[in-house]
Amino acid sequence: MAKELPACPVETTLMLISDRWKVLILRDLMEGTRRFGQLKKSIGTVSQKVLTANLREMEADGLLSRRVYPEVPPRVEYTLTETGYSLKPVLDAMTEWGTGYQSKHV
Amino acid sequence: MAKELPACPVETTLMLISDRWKVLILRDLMEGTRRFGQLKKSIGTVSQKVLTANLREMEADGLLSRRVYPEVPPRVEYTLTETGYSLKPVLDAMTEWGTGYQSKHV
DNA sequence: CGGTATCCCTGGGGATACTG
DNA sequence: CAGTATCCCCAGGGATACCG
Repeated sequence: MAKELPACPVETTLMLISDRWKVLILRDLMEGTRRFGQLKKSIGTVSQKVLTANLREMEADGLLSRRVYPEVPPRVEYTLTETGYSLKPVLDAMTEWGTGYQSKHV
Repeated sequence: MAKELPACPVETTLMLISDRWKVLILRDLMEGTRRFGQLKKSIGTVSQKVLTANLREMEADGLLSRRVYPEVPPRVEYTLTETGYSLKPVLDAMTEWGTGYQSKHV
């Protein structure tokens, strides 16, 4: 890691996944390996530049791995590392809470 | 709610707690009622304006309640609603994951 | 003490064009 | 297809001053 980790674990988690698209990337990759184009399409409104930037940071933080296939046209796949996948409880909790909130706020 | 909720529950949760300081506000209020000044001090670097803005949004979203005591000097206390407190599993998951990540990244 | 009211500024993010 | 490379923008956030 480049930056110092905060003492508070919540802040640590926050600093690693609080960028605009990271949680949605995690949501998608929890399902399994995805190609760049798949992620871009699934996330919706993100630009290529920013999606790439977020992915690179997550790779640097050890949350996912990037695999380039030497083909033409190129194929790049992203897969969660164990560390990344271990965020599943966080995502699950968000899913459950979000579902409940939706049901109360038609 | 003013805005439309996204179909994806994760996005719903995200849109409600992804502002810069909201998760830290939740972290503090999980411990119990807090005064404005206590929150400001505990969170650290946030400015008054932004802290107020975040708190007002969370109030509008039904995550916390604001109680003003008609005293001089004024006292304002913030308390989680049931809905807000029901985010505890999310915070707990973040705490646990952050702790683990810290231990691996000295 | 817990706010508004202003002004200012940064950088995360978007749009477009180009490339291996 | 999956990127860089540029340029641009604005909204979230900071600093300061003042108020009830």
